[in-house]
Amino acid sequence: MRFSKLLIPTTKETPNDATLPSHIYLIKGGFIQSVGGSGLYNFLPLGKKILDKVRAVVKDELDKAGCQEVSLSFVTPAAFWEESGRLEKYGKELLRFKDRKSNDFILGPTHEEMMVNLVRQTVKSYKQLPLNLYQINLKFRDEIRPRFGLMRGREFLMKDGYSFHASTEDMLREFALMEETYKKIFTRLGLEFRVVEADSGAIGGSGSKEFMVLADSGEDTIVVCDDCEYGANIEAAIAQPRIYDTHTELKTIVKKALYDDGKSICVGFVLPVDTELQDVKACNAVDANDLAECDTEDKLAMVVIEEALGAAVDPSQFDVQEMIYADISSVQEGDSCTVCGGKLRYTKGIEAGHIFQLGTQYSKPLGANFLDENGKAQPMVMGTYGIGVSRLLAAIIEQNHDDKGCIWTKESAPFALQIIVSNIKDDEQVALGENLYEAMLAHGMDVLLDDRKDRFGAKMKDYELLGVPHAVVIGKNLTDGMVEFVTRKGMQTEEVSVENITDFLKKRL
RNA sequence: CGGAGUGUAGCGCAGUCUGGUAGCGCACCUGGUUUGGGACCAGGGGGUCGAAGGUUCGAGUCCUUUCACUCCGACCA
Repeated sequence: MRFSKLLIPTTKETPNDATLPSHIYLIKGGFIQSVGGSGLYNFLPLGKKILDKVRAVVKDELDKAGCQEVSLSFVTPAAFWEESGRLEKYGKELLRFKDRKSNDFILGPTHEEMMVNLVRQTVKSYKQLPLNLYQINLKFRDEIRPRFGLMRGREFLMKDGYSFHASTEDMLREFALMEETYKKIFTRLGLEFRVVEADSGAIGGSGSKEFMVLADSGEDTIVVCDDCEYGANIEAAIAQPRIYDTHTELKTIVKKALYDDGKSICVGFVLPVDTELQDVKACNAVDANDLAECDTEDKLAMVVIEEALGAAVDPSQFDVQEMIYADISSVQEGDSCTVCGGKLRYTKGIEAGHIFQLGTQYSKPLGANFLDENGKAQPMVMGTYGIGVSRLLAAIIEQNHDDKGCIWTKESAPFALQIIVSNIKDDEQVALGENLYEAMLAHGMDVLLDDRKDRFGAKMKDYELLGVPHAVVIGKNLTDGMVEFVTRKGMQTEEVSVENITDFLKKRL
């Protein structure tokens, strides 16, 4: 492509609301454009191209693993969500609206219901299982506070996959296959990531793992072990219990646990003073939908004691109907790993993928049954697998940038090579640029030729901002028969003679 | 939803206190000069000042209402 023909509106100025490198550079580089509404973005040609490349990697690996792509209707009849019980539970992130006939619809934030519906209509026998269907489509979540550009938009591109099995064993096999497949995807995209144990959240289910792209700007705190592979989201992390005795100072944190139909109870969480209450663990311990601050001095209906305290706490001191022990405190840095005993530490990650063992949580209420070998109806056992595709663009930049701009990884780069003609008035430079451009195109390389009338400085700034992995600068040294080969990462340059440059490029790229 | 703030040209902002012809930088258009680190000169186009109502001879500016967005805290790929 020729730069002069492309819509790449790069800017010198930084948008004032952008704080993350990915947000700043994606806007400045003209990859995306804010739509003005919060959390909504247009993808401009370059951004769309990268999105397609990332999407292609995801699709390629999934298809190789035997998954099948479908495309579900974006607008979803609310009836499906009533059936699964999530219409109530999902909350305000779910965008609801009516059509002209006053029928209720939602914009899908995730598509378990739709996919189960698709399958229950078409799959009746164990002979048709297992099945792994996915789509790479727009999702909409009416986020309370969208921010960070593509990182947390309201509309976003997500790959969501769903697998259906005749047995739990087979689902676990597929779950492991998807973990391996996801590793291949993230590796191909050039990302440094960690697979961690996670809480299942609103999607539900038993086991779940998150794929965390490691970056300081990540919104999630993850606990990792330096000595082994153990990693977990702080929400789900476990450590070897600390030792406490009866002298341990305790604190009680009171929260209101919220349940379906607006029910709530006041719960006291008892833990050592030097530890933190982990809200998600606490929420799970009392099987609640959510925890809120207790506004009144309600009587405690329940007490949950950190299980590590064990005999160190005297249960008779609490005057309540119900008392349980559970792991409710946050793992702290320096705690010991349950796998190998090594020291645990915190790091930050961007959640880019999440895989769940769903079981029959959706197939049962939605009646997705199959007939087994004995002709008996059974609910299908399900897994669900997500990748935030548009978020990956942001994650790639969070992990690969410098103070000048983006540095795209090989598989995500908008172009493999950028040819920069530094003085467009110099006929010799222009001629070489054109020749090289044609030669590389003929060689099947995706090349960007910067043939604009701008000066050298402006072109280099744009090159650095756009972050194409390599460039050839045709400039002053052409009088000595030399051009420069530039590697964006580190901005290293190598002098190459004009005679050799074509072969050089073929070899290096 | 709680707290803080901002709405003026495509983007970034000044002007609001103290009412009196709507401005600056970037970007854009025309002509010329320039070409190794976001050039320069000259000329030019572009605005219901977020919206509605009010006060006033006169409102971007004062008053009332409203909407939107941003930032800090609780949800999520």
